Amino acid sequence: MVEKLIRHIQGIVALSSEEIDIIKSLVKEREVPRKKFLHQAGEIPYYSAFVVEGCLRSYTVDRNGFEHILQFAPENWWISDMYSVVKNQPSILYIDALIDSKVLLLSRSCQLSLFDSIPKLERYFRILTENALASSNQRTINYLSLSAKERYERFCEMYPSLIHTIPQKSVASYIGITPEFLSKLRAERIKV
Amino acid sequence: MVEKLIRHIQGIVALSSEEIDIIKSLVKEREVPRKKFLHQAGEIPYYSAFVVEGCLRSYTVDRNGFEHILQFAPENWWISDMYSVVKNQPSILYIDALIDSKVLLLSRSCQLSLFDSIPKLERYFRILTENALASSNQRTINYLSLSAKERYERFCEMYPSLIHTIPQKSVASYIGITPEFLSKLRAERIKV
DNA sequence: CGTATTTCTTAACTTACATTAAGAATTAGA
DNA sequence: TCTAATTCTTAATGTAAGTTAAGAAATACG
Repeated sequence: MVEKLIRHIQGIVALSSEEIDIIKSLVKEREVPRKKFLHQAGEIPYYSAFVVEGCLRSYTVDRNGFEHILQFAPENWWISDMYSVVKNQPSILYIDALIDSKVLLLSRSCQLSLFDSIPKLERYFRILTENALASSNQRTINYLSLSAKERYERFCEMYPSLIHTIPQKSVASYIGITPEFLSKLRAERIKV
Repeated sequence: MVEKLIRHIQGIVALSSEEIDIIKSLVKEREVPRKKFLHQAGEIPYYSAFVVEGCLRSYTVDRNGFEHILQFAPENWWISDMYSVVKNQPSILYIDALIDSKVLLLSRSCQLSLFDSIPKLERYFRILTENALASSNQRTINYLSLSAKERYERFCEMYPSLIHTIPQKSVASYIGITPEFLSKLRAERIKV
């Protein structure tokens, strides 16, 4: 399992075998069955999770009980509550598994000590965070400038594999519309 | 001018005087008068800018000619087009000055070489990028779960100083509504 | 395999926000 | 200081997307 993470890191920075051993010793394996939580709102999140197998998601629940999905994390993605980790505040995010999944957990304190012992890992995470920020900015721009229909089309282009993996209502929750309205958009699309 | 940047960096990581000299040698001073561009859509952006004085913003223009503001950068903030820098693609963002401003420019290639010569700077930017991602995620959640009125109230809480510095229409553009509707919300608010 | 649960669709009705337009207030800068 | 340009407000009208509800389809799982 850890090999998958090591390969992912090596795709960005080279590691010696001693460094690989250090990483292996600090990371914990964990299974997350479908619908089980890795993390719940209100807790202070200590971990980032690397998805080895399956797919997780992070989301909030608003005062009316509606879920709003912030992130999907398929294989080879990291997922965490960056806001809580950075501000050291209780989380408003839930993280759970959409399908039976396996993850590797890295606590924030281990991560910070890794940055000291293996500076290349600070580079690895710096690059990942830059990419995540670029994507997040793009999502904000889409929100500000596109209609619901256009956001759906972008989603289909960007995550073609997810379309067939996750329920429609999760797509709706990610692009910020109701499942009923998404259903309507899809019906129109087929008609034309 | 550069002293302001050095102080900002030292607020996060300690620097030796040799390191300070290296940074000083790589950074370029530049004035950006009100309404002048630092960067335009279509160009490949080579620089990140640190705002020493004034206030810049980044924004897109949609096909109907409407502006959508991605970021405000008051004093002591960095601004860049992370998407283009990371993906190395032509930008869809414009960056200009809201008021007469002074900035320090750091090219991506200088930044990357600084990461090798002064690893502490990789930490500095890793931390800034984590913070920016946390804020961006929060903004996405606000978008998904709050009404226009609530988003305006959050904006007032988060950027109290900007409210009096920038035009209303820029606030509207940032929170994703028309200036007319913001005007209406404000009128209702005063009434109650 | 069959039942319960979840998800998806359709349709009538509602609402939050956009559009258009025109005048008032503010600000820029010659 | 004066005029032009920009920004802000108000109000009538339009529409994209939400709400409610009820049945159909798909999926989970005992």
